Amino acid sequence: MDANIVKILVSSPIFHDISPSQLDIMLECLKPKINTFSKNSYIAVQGEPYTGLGILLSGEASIIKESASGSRVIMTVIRPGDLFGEMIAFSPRKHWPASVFAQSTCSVMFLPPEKIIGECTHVCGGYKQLIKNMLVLLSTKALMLNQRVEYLAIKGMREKISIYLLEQYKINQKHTFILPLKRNELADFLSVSRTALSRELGRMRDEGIIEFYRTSVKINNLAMLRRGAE
Amino acid sequence: MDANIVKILVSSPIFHDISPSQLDIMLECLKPKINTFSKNSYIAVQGEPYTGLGILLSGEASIIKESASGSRVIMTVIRPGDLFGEMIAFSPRKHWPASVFAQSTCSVMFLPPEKIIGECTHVCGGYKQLIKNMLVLLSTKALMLNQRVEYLAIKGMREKISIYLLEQYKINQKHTFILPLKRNELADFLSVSRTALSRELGRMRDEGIIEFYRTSVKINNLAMLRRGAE
DNA sequence: AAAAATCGGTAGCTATAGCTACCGAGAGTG
DNA sequence: CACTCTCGGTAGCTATAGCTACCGATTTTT
Repeated sequence: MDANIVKILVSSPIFHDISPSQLDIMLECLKPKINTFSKNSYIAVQGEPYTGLGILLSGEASIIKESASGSRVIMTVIRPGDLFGEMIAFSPRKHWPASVFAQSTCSVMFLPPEKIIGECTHVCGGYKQLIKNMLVLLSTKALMLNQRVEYLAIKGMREKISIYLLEQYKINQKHTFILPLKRNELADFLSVSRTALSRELGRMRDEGIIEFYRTSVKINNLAMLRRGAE
Repeated sequence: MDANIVKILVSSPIFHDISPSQLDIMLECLKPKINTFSKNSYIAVQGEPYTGLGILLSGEASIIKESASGSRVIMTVIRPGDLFGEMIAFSPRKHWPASVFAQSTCSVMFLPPEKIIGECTHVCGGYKQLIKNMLVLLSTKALMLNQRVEYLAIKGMREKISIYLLEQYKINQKHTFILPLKRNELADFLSVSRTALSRELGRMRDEGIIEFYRTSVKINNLAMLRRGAE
């Protein structure tokens, strides 16, 4: 196995805490397929049969949700070492719920999911770790989605902003900090329109709760911010 | 172990394809605790320490997400044999991300998660199946949450209703069917107010798209319903 | 069977947030 | 140095959906 590929794989969460030597043995068992996809081609097509747990080895790809009416929405961009299709691997569903599109030339390793819970329980030392990684990975994914639901379920704009800022304040432990998201991205994350977001931020500034310039924010009145979050 | 409990457990997805005799051996290893909860009490409280992977043995409970402002979103309703807390079991987080509420008197079995990837790999025959079941369960959970995020991200009321009804239509394969949720629950699920939901349903009826009475719905104009979903 | 609670539809009012449009400030490119 | 592009704030208009209130129909409780 190519040393470069091994390097990518050991850095991937799915092979976390598995040594390169163990990995070599495991790859013998797993018999992964490595495919190359040219720029602007589909790595996976929404609705078509599932082709296995994907690990991006090189290139850049995006996960795209295509609606019935044909509109395409980019969900995420994935980079070398990232996984895709991990949610479907062990589910009864056997078709892609979204498309994966190569933004540049990509090489991808596909693992047949049934091999992960395969025969080599007793042989491969890394087996148990792989299972554990998969469980942690799926748990983390589910929890992230759960947090997203939490934010989306919040009704008011003021409330969303307040809770978001309080969370950032908690992380930074300072009254002045830099947001990790640009306005556009923040609007997407909170699922509101950018203009309405800017407007509400402006109001909060007028009320003396916060000050801001671009992505930097200063909390002037923590009590009022807390009240805004209810 | 009570024969009735064993009956519930073998029907539970976590012990799927595990024979009662294997189950008996495994329960020796797992050392589960069984607790009883009275109607309208909390089985688990959001934010409090994690008490283990739960299996509902009897009664009916709902998993609810409570936001800071006190608004409650129903995630799912669980019945005997169903699990809860499976997301946290393998994650670093050690507190409940949501509450579990007993709608009627419930008895619940709690499994210590560390036991699942435990020591008894070589002893218990059902071990491998249990892991596989956990992976299937978590995948399914993640997919469900994903779907929920997709619903919440939808802006328009008409769009939400249309997509929901089309999904129900797809499940039932009939133009007339019974919704699995009451108005209140449906409003919660779609994260809209009940009155606005009723109003929009009324409009759709006036436009000849659907007919309905309580939880029963008849689709009169599938093409228009599809158009409403964009 | 009466009383209480739940369920669901309707209406009017209003706050909210989405949309379009515009404009200025930086950043990157030729 | 123009130029183009992205980023972000502002304003006006309007559609949308939330809220309160009410009422009749069901279901559950006593």
